[in-house]
Amino acid sequence: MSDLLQRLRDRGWRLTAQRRVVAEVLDGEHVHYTADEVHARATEKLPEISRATVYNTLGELVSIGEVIEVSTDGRAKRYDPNAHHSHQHLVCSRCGVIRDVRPSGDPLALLPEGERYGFTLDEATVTYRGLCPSCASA
Amino acid sequence: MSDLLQRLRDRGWRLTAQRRVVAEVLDGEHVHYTADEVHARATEKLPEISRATVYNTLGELVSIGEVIEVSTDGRAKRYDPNAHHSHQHLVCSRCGVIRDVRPSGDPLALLPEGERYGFTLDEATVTYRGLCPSCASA
DNA sequence: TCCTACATTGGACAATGTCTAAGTCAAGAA
DNA sequence: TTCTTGACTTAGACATTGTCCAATGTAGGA
Repeated sequence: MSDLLQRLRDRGWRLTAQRRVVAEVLDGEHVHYTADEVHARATEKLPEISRATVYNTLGELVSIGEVIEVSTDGRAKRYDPNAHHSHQHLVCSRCGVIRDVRPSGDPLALLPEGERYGFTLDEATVTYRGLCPSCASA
Repeated sequence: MSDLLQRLRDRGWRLTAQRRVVAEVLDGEHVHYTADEVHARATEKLPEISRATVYNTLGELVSIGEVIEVSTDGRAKRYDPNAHHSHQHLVCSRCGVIRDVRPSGDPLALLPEGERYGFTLDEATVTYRGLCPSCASA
């Protein structure tokens, strides 16, 4: 995580207490919080942090490529700090838990030339859905 | 489209003017309107139709599998009447135009057993992103 | 230590979606 | 055809998520 803070410093970011806290909340594996969840967790460490700052900071982290925005359900966007390893998402249809997964091969390759409508392709995002072990056995 | 109306009748739906109009708006290829776009178009044919009815009808069409809900941008959900042919979506990153596309092969097959975390997989939805011909040349 | 440009704050506002109570009507019954 | 009734529609309040702004605060260089 100090890696992230160092990268932010290198970009000329001012390291405020608020930004540190948001960065700390987003540390870990398989982390996919909504903005309000980030705000709730940040508030535990820094009670006076505002919603606007959380949104601002998340937006900035996304725009510099340190965090990925994920929307798996058409509800609130989620923020995924695992931005430096290409991956896709596996979502439980019942409880909503999200796992980062790595497909074998490039999903882009599955789209035939005749199905590209003249587009210049950049990326393919895949959402796998199913039941997680807990939900499947319940 | 009378096919759809017939299927709805077979399910015991009351065929109101409002439901007919929503069904008509959703007729066609590569149609992906937001709820408010459906409402705007429906209003042209039936000025007194309410927003709540459009939301209700869209929700019902989705729940019986006649329409698919698509969220490609984390903003408003879009409604896709092409529910009887499995397909994925190709989206222009600049103008947002959406095309229905059919990948070769099953995207599910790309997820190795070791990356499934014990989930029972149901489906994979793929969003391809790039620039459409108009945006690429502008 | 002092400046100042950048960051934060609270609250208003916007976009999208959900819910409810009251009125309306499609379609089967007579 | 007319009646009846339960399903449908409506307007608007409310909820959730996200954006914007003017006033205030502060990190970090001079």
